[in-house]
Amino acid sequence: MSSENIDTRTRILEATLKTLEESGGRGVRMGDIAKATGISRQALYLHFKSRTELLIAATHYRDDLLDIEGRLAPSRAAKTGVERLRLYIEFWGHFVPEIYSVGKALMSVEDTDKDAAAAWHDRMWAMRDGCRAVIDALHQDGALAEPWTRSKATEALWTMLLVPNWEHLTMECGWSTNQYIKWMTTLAQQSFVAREIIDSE
Amino acid sequence: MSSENIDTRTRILEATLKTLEESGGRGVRMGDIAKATGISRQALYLHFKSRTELLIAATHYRDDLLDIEGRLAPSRAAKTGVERLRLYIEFWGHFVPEIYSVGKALMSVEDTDKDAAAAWHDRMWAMRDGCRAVIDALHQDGALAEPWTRSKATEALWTMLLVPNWEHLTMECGWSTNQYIKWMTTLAQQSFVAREIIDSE
DNA sequence: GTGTCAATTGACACAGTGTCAAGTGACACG
DNA sequence: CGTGTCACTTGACACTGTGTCAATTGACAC
Repeated sequence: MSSENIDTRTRILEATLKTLEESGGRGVRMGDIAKATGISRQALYLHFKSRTELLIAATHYRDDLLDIEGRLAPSRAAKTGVERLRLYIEFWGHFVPEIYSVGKALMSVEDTDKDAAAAWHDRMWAMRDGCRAVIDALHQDGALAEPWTRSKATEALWTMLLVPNWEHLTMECGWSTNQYIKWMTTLAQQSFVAREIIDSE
Repeated sequence: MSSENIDTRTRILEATLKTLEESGGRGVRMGDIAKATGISRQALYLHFKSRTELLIAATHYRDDLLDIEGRLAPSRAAKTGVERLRLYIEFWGHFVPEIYSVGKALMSVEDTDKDAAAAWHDRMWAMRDGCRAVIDALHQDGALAEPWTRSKATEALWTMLLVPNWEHLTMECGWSTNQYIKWMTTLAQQSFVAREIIDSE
């Protein structure tokens, strides 16, 4: 682990992200990444034991660059549950486009690769934690709409925010990030916030 | 195209569906299908020019067995837009589980195979037509909620009903078909039906 | 000048798809 | 009875992409 070593590793990760972004996370081979890094395909295996491990490392690398904690701060500091919901969806709406390509690459080997499935699953459960916190905040305010239990509401919000929904609305339907955020926010408020509370805002 | 020929073709399609269902649409190889049919792998290529073509044929074969038109009749016969919305989601909620495995297999080669992508895309656009008809019916009744245009509402409903949402709620969260249908219906009504109309039902 | 270490080259195993050629076995038709 | 046809079989092989291995290079360090 000399500094040379770390440097090449970083260059690989940078090249991986760049290549994935250029291709929308589709059809990127080890040879492509090697070429983009400017090293031989085999050298990739000196740093990462498999394609999946490289993809996972690239995901973590990207996370580190993105200051997730800092971006989550506003929603965590929200004074009401409704505010927290709004800010969380706003965070998510800006976050997804930045992790989409790497995520897509990971998702598309999910079926054949246990490690990739587990890594993606982890991320999705972290997102679920955010959803749970939002729902808990609503519940604390007495603002969780009627038939919902906290766990069912968490699952429902979690589902609404799934990446394929974002993918479909933006890629297939051409919605902007702001349209996405606006609709998801409205939808979530209508679903999860008691009507008295919405009316009184 | 003798009757012998058709018979084997049918046996292949049956075996394909069975195999896909058993594996949830994941990791099914040509060899597996051949074995399940009781013929050699190469014989598959006498009937279908590629794996993708077989998957597509299996999708159509399944469609023919499922009487889609008959099942859609109730929603098409609905007297009001709200009724049509409800019945369409009910149709869809029962339909998805029956096409899920084949659909999954098709979706998972979508990224690498143009034909598979096109075939899946077609199905999704057929479903979109259903969504558009629902939204049009609401609009006709003057029941489409305020900020929505017909095309944006169609896209939104279309997205809500996407297969990955069903997959996530049932497979990951353990929801039943009825829970799925109930929630989707409520969600869609809250989103797309003007509040006066909901209140007056 | 010797050792170390990252990286290179080239060969190869493996899985899965798809192709090809030669052969088999049943059935039909003259 | 013999001949042709047709579905299917067997076995070999090309191709792509991942992952492994062994031998080699070239730089820097002591």
